[in-house]
Amino acid sequence: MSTATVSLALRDSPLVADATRERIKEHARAIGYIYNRRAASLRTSRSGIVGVTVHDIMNPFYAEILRSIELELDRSRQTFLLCNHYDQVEKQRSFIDTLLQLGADGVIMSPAIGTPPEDIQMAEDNGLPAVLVARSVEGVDVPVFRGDDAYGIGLATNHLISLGHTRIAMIGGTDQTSTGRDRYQGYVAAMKKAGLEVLPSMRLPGPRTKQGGFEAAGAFLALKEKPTAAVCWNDLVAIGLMNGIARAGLVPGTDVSVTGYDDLEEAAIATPALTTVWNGQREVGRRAARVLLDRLNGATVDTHQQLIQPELHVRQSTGRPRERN
Amino acid sequence: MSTATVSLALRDSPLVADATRERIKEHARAIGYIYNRRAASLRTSRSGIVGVTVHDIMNPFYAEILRSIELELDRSRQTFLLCNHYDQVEKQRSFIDTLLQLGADGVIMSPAIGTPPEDIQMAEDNGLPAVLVARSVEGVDVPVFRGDDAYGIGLATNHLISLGHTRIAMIGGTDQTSTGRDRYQGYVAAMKKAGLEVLPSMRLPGPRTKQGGFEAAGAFLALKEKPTAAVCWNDLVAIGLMNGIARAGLVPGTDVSVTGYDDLEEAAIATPALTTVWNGQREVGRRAARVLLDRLNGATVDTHQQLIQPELHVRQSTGRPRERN
DNA sequence: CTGAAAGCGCTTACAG
DNA sequence: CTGAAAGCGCTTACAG
Repeated sequence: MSTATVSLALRDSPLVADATRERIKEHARAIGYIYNRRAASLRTSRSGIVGVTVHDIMNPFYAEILRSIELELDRSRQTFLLCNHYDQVEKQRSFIDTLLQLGADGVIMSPAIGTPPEDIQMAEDNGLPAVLVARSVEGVDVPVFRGDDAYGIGLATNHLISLGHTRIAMIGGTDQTSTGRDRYQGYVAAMKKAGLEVLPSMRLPGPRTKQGGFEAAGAFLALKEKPTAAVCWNDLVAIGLMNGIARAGLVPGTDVSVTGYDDLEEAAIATPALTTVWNGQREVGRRAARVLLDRLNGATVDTHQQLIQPELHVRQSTGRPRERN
Repeated sequence: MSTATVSLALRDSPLVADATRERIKEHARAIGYIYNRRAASLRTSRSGIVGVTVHDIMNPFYAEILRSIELELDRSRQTFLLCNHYDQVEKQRSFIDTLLQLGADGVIMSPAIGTPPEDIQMAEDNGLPAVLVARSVEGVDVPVFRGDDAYGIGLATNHLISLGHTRIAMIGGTDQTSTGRDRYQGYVAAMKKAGLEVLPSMRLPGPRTKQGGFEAAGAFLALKEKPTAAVCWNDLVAIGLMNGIARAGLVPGTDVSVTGYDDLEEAAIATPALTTVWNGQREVGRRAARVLLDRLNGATVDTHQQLIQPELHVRQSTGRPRERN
């Protein structure tokens, strides 16, 4: 029996007679045959591997995106390689290199801060199609899926304003990502539209983690403007800040209003339950994976940035302003 | 110039003259040469890929283990493929299959509940060495790294007993894993040793998540035995339970004592800061990766179970018992 | 419907 | 120190 026939039989080609196919399959099972994907990939130049790189998978925001990517890739029997780049362009670059060497079929990336468009273009030029999630990069023509951050943070800010807050701080995050700039601009725009003053001192940038929020509590409570509310960069910062506020003897949600961003699964069970902005992680992951798979199958896809419309979820961490002494 | 010379030059073989090597490397850079690892792997049967499979990477316990594995693998220029098995034996099996097909060098697994030893043996027999973390499987002879769960939960239980608690419930988790059985036994042993009664009603098994702990709060507070303390399966359950207790108007750490397990990064910033048991995630990940790399390099390694010694970290979530009405 | 042959891009003896 | 040749395990035209 020739290798060609065996190869065809194992892949259920109609070119092989039913009886022959069954005999071959039975024998393969019997001898414990293991299909060698490296060899197949060398021949076909399809590997069944997709790379995924994000800042840090320990951040539930990315974990939630990854989960929906995984679901979608599983469906198409693609495996994924994961890389946390920790915002190191060098680490991200070496990951892309690895993907190229392995003949990966594509890459989904939430690009590291400072990613030059050339890094993504290089992947594309070498046959590694890319799709971006959560952050965009100027100067490269690939599909991008992210939330509408300016609009979303506006929802949170307006919610606080409508409750009567006028001194609203913004806590956590950085202006070095597209997300960061958009969120800050959204906050500024909402404040200005309401005729409220935007004070640079009321912006406290910092790590986008619980720890970051927790540690910002001191500086927040010490602000001489005595803000009555905090718009936080994300849920992690908000939960950390609330913990820090509680440690200081104040009651978050009553003494100080706090909003989050992302609507992580744990936002609903925080104490108090967190008012936050749903950021469509599942949607972002699902659509990014789908578009990448479409590209792999030769479809030409829309490379415009796709903005997912965020939604405000009001819970217990926000209320009417209360003065502190 | 022959391909052999090029191949040797690119891998810095001393068989190639310096000048030749430099000329070749320069040219490779110039034409944007991409090393084809599939082809190399086909020839050498080393792929530079290691599989990692855990229950769910969204659980920070596994994320922390993964992080230290990643650190160790990076150092040896190995890439890792990740799989969440969600305790589905079938999903885990298909992952092992994929690894075999890709010619992966090894696999680090926290085995799914109900994993038959044959599944691991099959990997081993096909040249895919395995190392287990966090959970063990009877009947297969591979290295295992995990915390000493019985001892660790004993630390937490004894701590509560020494504060004067006598009615101590155990919240969350399952008895279907080695970890689960060991933890429950450790709790039972500590209670008995102190002459305290172990009531089946005081064991509330459940999901090992914040959500699980949060939802267990109602049942816990309604127990007719009126427990004054809860030994939780892990930090996630403990934090969820504390949130649930706070929602019910009680103050965790004052009205009810709560212990966690794992000492996740966020245990220290929970409100109140969580008394918990350090479970050596970093140590587990680091040592598992090291041993796997040693096996890849042909070393024969100790296949005895390696128990990491846990440590009690006392914080604010535990105190003297207080009666509720 | 089946078989013989070429080739994917490497590495490794082997000969010079 | 360098080159010619074989082979890793597949798939894909091509011939029969």
